[in-house]
Parts: sequence; structure tokens; C-alpha cells
Amino acid sequence: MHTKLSIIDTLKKHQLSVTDARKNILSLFSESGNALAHANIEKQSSAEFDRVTIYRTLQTFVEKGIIHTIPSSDNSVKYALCKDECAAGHHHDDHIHFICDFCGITYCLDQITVPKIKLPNGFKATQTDLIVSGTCNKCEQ
Amino acid sequence: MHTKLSIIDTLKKHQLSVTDARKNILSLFSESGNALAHANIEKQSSAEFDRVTIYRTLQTFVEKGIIHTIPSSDNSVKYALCKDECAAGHHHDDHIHFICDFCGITYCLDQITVPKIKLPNGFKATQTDLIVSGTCNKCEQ
DNA sequence: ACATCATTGCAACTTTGTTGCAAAATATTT
DNA sequence: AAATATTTTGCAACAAAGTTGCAATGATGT
Repeated sequence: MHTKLSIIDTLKKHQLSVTDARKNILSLFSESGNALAHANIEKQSSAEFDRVTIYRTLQTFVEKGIIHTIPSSDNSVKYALCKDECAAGHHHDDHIHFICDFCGITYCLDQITVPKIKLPNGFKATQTDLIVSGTCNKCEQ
Repeated sequence: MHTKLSIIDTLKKHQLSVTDARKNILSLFSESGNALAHANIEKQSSAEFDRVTIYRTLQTFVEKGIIHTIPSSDNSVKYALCKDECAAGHHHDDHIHFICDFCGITYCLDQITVPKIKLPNGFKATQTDLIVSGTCNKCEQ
């Protein structure tokens, strides 16, 4: 097992200067545990930071390998914390994302890994995203 | 095997009135063969149809089961023709989508089906999207 | 504490998506 | 085939989402 890095240590580890916006937004992710969309962040850290700052912070975090994007069908990309093995430019988030149709929460199902897919000749995969949607364990009756 | 439906027959089959916009946009899909984003359609049928018409047409096609959406990480949902088994409200597009990082083309790899995923207790899947990105067979050297 | 470098907020803008309504086109009835 | 009913389209106006340049503020290392 590994020890959980503090917010500040995580930023320093990725050679980022420690600012209020970054500390705040990063802690939103670790507190929530699940994926967040830009809109979520804008509401939760309400009126604290400029929209532009949030855009740029998310962008920086993705570049540095702190968070990764999760594709979606409704024009609202979500972001979630990467596992520790992710480094700048090298994302290794081969787990499954589950989007609940009822509560809207996006879960990272770290336990389940994406099965290897055999592609047709000439196709080479660099990234694989598996997005499952349906009903989560809180919303089932 | 099944016989390929004409553009007009496809529209009628789904109880849609046959209009220029629908014929035109639907034929763009069957000619291209691959997935198209709203932006592609707006360019290809340039200045012919209002932006709003394209939005509404795509929405209608999705509702009727003529096309399906393909999630993406860059805030640009793409659309592709459904296989014939799709009906209104019931999409059965359990194939893999491949997005080429170089040419940007999104392929529907109909040959390969998405493997069944065992979810944690309490999670029920209604839809599964598998998006692979990398280099396609035209762009490899 | 100071100088340097990076980050933030503001303003202005572009792009993307939505809604209401009148005009035009399609479908339906006689 | 013409008249009516129903849908669809385009326009305008708007709302939301994302981008860029630049001055001011804040962080970092010596």
C-alpha cells in the first residue's frame, strides 16, 4: 500500500506552485471521491474563483497527470483523480467508469479493469475508455 | 442478409415526414460511413440548413433510433448510423468505437462486440460504450 | 526582502446549444 | 386535386460553455 499524499504534496510532486485555486479544486476531487464536471466545480467553489481559472486549473491538472477526463454522451466532460501511477502525458486509467442515469454520479470502478480488445489489422490502441451507464447501488430499489 | 433501405424508406419506416433537411443529413451519414459531429454536418451541408435545424434533426434521429451518440473526451459528441436492429428508445449498439488521434475519423468497429462486464453488487448496466483511441489503419506507417 | 516567474481575474470575444414563434413545407382528408 | 391540418423550418434572441490577451496579483528561490 502507499501513503496518501496531502493536497500540497500532490501539487509539489507535479512541480506546480501551490495556489488557493489549485488547493481548493484538488481537495474538491479528493473529498468527493467521484468524478466532477466543470459545472460542479463552479458551483461548489461558488464565486470563489473565476470561471477562467477553473478551466485553466483543470487543463493543468490533466496535463500533469493529476486528473483524467471521462468521455460522455451529453457534451459534459467529467474529470476524476488519476491513480498514483499516472504521470504527465502518460495516463494509465484503464478502469471502468459508471454513470448513474438517476443521480448522475460518475463512479470510477477501480476494481474492474478494462479487458484487452483485439483490434483489426492496422489499428493500434493508445487509450481505452469503457463507460457503463445504468443504475448505481444507491439508486436501485 | 438484409436489403439496404433507401434514405426515404428509412425515414418513413421511422414515421418521420420526408423533408430536404432529413434526406440530406441522413445521406451524409450513409455516404461517409463513419461518425459525424455536429460541426462536420454544418460544414458539409454548408449554408444549406440552419444550425437549429441540424440540432433538431440529429435529436430526432437519435430518438427514433436512426443514429446513436458516441461519447468523447473533447466536448464534441459524435453520431453514427445505428444498425438495423435499433428501434426508437432501444439502442443496441454494443460495438466498439475507434477514434484516430491523427486523422480524427471515428470508426464503428461492428465486427467486435463489447465484452460483458461484471459490475459490483447493486450496479445495473443499461448501456455500455467502449471507446478506443490511437492510430487507425490509414494513418499507420 | 527582493527579484523573477507563474498564476489569477477581468474584459471581450467566439463557439455551442436552446426556445418561441411565424412562415413554409409536408402529410392527410375530402 | 384542392383544402385543411399537422410538422418542420428559419429567424431572432438568448443562454451557456469555452478561449485569449493583458495587467495585477501572488508564489518561489536566492
